[in-house]
Amino acid sequence: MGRKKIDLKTIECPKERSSKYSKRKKGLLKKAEEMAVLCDSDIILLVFSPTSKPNLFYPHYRPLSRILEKLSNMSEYEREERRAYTKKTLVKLLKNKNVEIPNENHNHSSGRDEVQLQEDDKVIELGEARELLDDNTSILRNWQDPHRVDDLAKLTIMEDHLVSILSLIKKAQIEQG
Amino acid sequence: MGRKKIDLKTIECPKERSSKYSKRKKGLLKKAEEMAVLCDSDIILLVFSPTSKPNLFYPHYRPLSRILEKLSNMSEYEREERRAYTKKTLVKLLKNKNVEIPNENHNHSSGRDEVQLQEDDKVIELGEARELLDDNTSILRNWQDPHRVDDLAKLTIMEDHLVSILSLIKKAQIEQG
DNA sequence: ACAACTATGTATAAGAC
DNA sequence: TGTCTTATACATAGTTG
Repeated sequence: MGRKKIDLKTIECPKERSSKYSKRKKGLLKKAEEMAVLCDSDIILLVFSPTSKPNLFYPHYRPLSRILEKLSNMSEYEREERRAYTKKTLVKLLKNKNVEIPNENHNHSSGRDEVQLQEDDKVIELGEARELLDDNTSILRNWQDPHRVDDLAKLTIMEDHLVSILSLIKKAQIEQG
Repeated sequence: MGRKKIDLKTIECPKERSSKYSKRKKGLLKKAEEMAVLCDSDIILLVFSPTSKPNLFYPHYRPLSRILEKLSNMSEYEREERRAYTKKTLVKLLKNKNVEIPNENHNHSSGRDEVQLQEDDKVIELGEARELLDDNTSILRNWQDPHRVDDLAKLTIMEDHLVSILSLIKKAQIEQG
């Protein structure tokens, strides 16, 4: 696509190379966005050039959290484990201090989610924290919309989540070589 | 690019949509590979349609493991240290005080953040902690505006997050075949 | 580096198999 | 879905500012 056909090999001249990089990066992103719209598909595009900083692209109207949700939904076992972990974390948090967990913008009709969680002497109402702690889905949402994070409890759990994922990665990397 | 110009909106007919999806997926991958070669850049491309399995693409001669390696090797030590410090700070904050952390809106007004936390022989200033929290919550923003990244700590956390995302992707790929 | 321009190579829409 | 064809829309190489 241009005045001339070019060979498919690395452009030697660094100046020219990074110029082409910008142009093509832009083009690639456009294509990706077109495809996301036309075909109703999720796309994550990560690009690094040797000279410029990394860029992660994804369509705005398709939050990264939603894409990750899909990915993390794949293993039922993982989800169960995750849920157990977040509940445990919640219990710990509330035991140590009177941390308030606001229920965000969501209407909680008090008939629903009356489930209670008992551990030691503390009773925790799950309904309160459900939106926040139910599974990693909501945690990922918080990463995506950081402005919604308005207290320490959330941040702590997010951090824990990050840490726990990292340990999984290390394991996976060892297994995979 | 075709007989007709088409509107940039989701194709209604599911059959046609998935047909276009295949075509464009192929085209997008080709572009990505071209760019990887021409511009000597690393690219990771994750695509899924609602109907088909997720596909993770990356050039063969640039193995994902190498890209991950690049990311993890770059600042392994700083990442570990950073993570430990952040977590420790958060935990201490929760344990010792029931303090509200002002979030997002940085009002550096009066004698800001007089609260201090004692741990071992170290004094942790709340202001410092808040910076950490802000760092955490701006991860995704930073990926979109890499020029904003002005210190190693931020980059470190960004990397953690990226690596965790990639891990999920990798895992999904394996599970789905 | 980014924007604009033009000529030309490419991707792809529509259609048939 | 995959592949082929053809006509057309689009992306981009080369270049200048």
